[in-house]
Amino acid sequence: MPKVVQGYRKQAMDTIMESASRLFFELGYQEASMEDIAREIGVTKGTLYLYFKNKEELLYEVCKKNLKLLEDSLGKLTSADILESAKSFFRSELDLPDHLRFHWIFALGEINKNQKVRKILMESYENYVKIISSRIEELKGKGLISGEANSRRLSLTMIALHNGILMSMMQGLSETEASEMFEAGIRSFLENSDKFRK
Amino acid sequence: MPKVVQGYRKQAMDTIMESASRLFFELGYQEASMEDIAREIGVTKGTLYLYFKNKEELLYEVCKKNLKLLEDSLGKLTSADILESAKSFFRSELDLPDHLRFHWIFALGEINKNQKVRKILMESYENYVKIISSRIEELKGKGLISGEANSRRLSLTMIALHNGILMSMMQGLSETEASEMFEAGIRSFLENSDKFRK
Amino acid sequence: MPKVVQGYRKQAMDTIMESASRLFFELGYQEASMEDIAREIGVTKGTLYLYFKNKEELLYEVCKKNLKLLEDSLGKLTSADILESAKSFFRSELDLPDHLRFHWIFALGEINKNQKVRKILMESYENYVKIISSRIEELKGKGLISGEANSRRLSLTMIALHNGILMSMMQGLSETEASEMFEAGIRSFLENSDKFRK
Amino acid sequence: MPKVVQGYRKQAMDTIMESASRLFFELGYQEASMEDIAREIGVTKGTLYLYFKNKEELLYEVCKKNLKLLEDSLGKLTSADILESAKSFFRSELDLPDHLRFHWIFALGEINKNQKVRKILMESYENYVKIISSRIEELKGKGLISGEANSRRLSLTMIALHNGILMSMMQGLSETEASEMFEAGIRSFLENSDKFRK
DNA sequence: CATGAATGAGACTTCATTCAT
DNA sequence: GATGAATGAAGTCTCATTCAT
Repeated sequence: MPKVVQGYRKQAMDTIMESASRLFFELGYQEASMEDIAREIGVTKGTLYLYFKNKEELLYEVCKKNLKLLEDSLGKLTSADILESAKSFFRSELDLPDHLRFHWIFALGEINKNQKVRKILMESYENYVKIISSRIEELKGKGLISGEANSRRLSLTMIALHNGILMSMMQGLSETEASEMFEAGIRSFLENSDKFRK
Repeated sequence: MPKVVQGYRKQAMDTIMESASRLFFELGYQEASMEDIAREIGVTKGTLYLYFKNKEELLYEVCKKNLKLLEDSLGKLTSADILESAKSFFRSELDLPDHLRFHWIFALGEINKNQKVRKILMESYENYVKIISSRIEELKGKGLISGEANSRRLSLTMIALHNGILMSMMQGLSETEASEMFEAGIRSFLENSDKFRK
Repeated sequence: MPKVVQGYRKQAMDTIMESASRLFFELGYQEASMEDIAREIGVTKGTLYLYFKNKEELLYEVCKKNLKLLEDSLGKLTSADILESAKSFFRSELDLPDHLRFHWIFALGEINKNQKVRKILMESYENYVKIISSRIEELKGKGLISGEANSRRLSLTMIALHNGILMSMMQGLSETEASEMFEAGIRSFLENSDKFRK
Repeated sequence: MPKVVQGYRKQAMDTIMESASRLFFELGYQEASMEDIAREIGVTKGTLYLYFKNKEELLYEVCKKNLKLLEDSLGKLTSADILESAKSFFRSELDLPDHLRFHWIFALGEINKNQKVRKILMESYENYVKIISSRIEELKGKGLISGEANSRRLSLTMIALHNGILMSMMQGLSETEASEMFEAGIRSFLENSDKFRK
């Protein structure tokens, strides 16, 4: 790694987190050793400790980064046509490498074991719900969705469907089938939005 | 533990698996040590090896048992009133301890790391789909569901919603809210069943 | 195993020692577990402790028995024709199973670790030397061997050759080649017996 | 231990192998624990694994090194006066510490249990035979040994005698008596070399 | 900055031995 | 006499972490 590059430290941390994220997902947090991660980047274990206090912090930063990525992605949703918007969101997810696409599910496996991860995952979740809810509120404002619908409830359910389909993909469900299921599901929710009240 | 009891060995294995299942879920497979498991039961590490060849086999047997439990539970579904049936299934899940209720999600976290677990999870998944599909087929026969619906596709989506809601519960979603979301979701799928074709 | 047989205990011990001897040789003393030995005979570990205080005593008894066997075999040597006698002794060794034929070499590997085994091996060795020496003395008396020969020295050297050839056999030397080497060696010793003085 | 020394790694491995060799011989391979070996050198267990993949590889490398040492030693034999040469070889062996002098016998105890050790021991053995045979062939060329002698057969027998005497030394035979026996034995073989044909 | 050497705690696993039945 | 259950000590090995260079 070069030395005098401005922002070099940031770059180094990103490189490390990228490797770590993949290996954590592929091997599991415990099973992926600091050595594994270092080897992938071409440095020695000791180096990792120049950038992250310990393995747990590395995990935390990886989760934070990946959850933020998802949030940014959601932030780009428009309310113009929510179905189209959802479909395009899902399509963009399909382009992600596995460790990013399935990061939420991975993180969920860690929340029982790690308070900090639990906290950040909960906060992110809350943010996702808010973002989607506000889009739905806009639709209600435009009269495109039944006023009876509880936007939070609807968001929660959409997210649940989304996550459940991701789980199925981890078990081998094809991308096309997944897309179609997601579309059909979301559409059915929208057309029955009045069922989702509190 | 008593000694020459008939079926004693089976009982001992069950006791171990029960503890293991819980600790695997709570701490993670790697993080839960054989010592932890043994201590919970009140025996020493060595004893576990009288009943299971090694830790991996213990994991496998736990998965097998828990996935079978879910399958049995699904097997009791009737097609008389599928919505009611689904609700009652979900209610019964709420009575389960966390490690059983969320076992599928736990198992999913292990499939990248363990071929045998992957295999049995896939097979179970396939069985779940078949069971639900056949109930839906019966409904189609009775004309209660649109003939256009692809029963497999519909099952997959219901399962996805179910799993997604479980994920949300792991993050703190309340039981009542979860139940209502599940009911609303399933109902919307059924009323829009024609959207689920292949 | 039957219960009321007279001398039953002795028989049982022999059965155990036979298995133990073989497994000790094939797997090594440490590597052969009490379980292995028990399984071979078709009993459980616990049973072995009815007949031998512990594993170390079992080893000791096995050594004692096998070394005694060798001594008995040597005792049958006649001085009529010492070369023929030696050849026939060697031939009879070839009929033994490996764990008996090579027992001395095996035992030697244990003497660093076990005082009791060391002691009995040394005593046996001394006996072997005495037996052979006395045969040689008889020959000297008959004038068939140079009076200058030191019978003890000659015995020691013959034994060394014998053991060295056994070592070679453990490494794959064929039985016929071994026999021929043994014969040629002994003959050359006898014809140069005057070289072996003290 | 110093750090960035050139060839430091090689030195460290040698230190470890030296300790391991001695303890393997004194206590037996199984009975000598990695902890024992580490303690002797003044490091911790973990350190050993920086240099050797596992205990079995450590054993293998020790055997390889020691057998090579013997081969080098044999390589220095000259044919000028084979008896003198043999005596000087034996004398040099007497200076070795036990674990090196008796290494062959130790290794033999492991061949039943370890394929890799078996292989390298067999190969070394073959090399020893070749080296000695070629010296004998030179003697035959010079007419110092009967042309009828089979040089391989003669070598095998000399080696056997040598090893047998070493075995006796392990049981307490004195160095001087051993030397004299070796000399007398070899001399008798040479003077009766025509007895060793194939 | 980076490394390579070392550590030490802790994990899994084996096995001789004991003992109630 | 025999067993099956249990123990606990000990052994191999891994790995996060530290630190001198």
